[in-house]
Amino acid sequence: MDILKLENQLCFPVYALSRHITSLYRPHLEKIGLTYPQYLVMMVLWEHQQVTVKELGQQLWLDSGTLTPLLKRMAENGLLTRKRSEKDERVVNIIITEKGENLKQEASDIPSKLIKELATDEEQFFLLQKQINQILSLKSSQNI
Amino acid sequence: MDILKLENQLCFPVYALSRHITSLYRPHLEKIGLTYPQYLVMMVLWEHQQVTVKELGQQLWLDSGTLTPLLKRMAENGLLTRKRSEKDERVVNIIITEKGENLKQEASDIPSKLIKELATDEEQFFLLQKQINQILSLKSSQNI
DNA sequence: TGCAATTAAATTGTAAACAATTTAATTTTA
DNA sequence: TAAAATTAAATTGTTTACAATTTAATTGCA
Repeated sequence: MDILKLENQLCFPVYALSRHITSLYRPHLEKIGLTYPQYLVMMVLWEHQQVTVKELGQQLWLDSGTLTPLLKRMAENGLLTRKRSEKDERVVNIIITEKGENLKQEASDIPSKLIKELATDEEQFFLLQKQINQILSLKSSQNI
Repeated sequence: MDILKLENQLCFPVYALSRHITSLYRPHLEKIGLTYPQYLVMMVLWEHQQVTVKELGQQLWLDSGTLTPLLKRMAENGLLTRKRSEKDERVVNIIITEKGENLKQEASDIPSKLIKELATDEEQFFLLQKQINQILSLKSSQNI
């Protein structure tokens, strides 16, 4: 078995599936004016209302180089405000706006649609999700 | 259960794992002057020596908007040549160079390193790979 | 206290991704 | 066969990613 052969690789399928999932999200998210990474930011904000850029980066595994311009675009679109902390001027707080809050209702039907589109067998997906989470937790425990 | 909550999502873990895998490849690929998408192109070329841009796109699920500039960079680095087909002037053939061929030896130890770095339990990964491939094949059969 | 080390964001520069459009060649079909 | 439709790449423009560096603020400790 030639381990270099594409189909034997373990990593290409993950990469391909990730892009495929993003492409399934795109038409739904387009309707509410979001990209997939922006949608991830909104999910954090729908849960917490206010987070720092650093906290956001930890949740999404993204650094300020990615987040700063992304959050600026979202602020321009009125979904959040960026405000430097008064306690610690290094920190920037990201606060959800009314408009951002209201978007949650519009997004509420997306996850179920996605699961349906990705496959007919939901069972398979929850198994896949569980496995990937195991791998990711294994990874994050290495970082401690 | 709030289906919108990040950790309940099925898609974020795939997205996060994909970027994590790419970051594991990066230091190894850097040594031989490749990015991850470029490495995927090389894997196709190591198997076939010559392919069209279209065939490459079908294998990697990428369009000419991504591939054209990527292949130009690889041609500049001397890994391949781009040559318009004489039979059909619309088609561009991508041909591996001597330098590109030689890179295969240097890349040969990467896959085994990756598997080791990603987890200690290889079994888990082959299971994951199998599942993702099932999902992807399901998807491609919908396209026919 | 005051300077070195650390930390949080921002900036800079490069390389994907991908939608939408354009260009040019080839096929189809009326 | 000539116009219409299709096809393959390339182009244009926007948005991620991310390494490396910079800036500014805070902490730690000599």
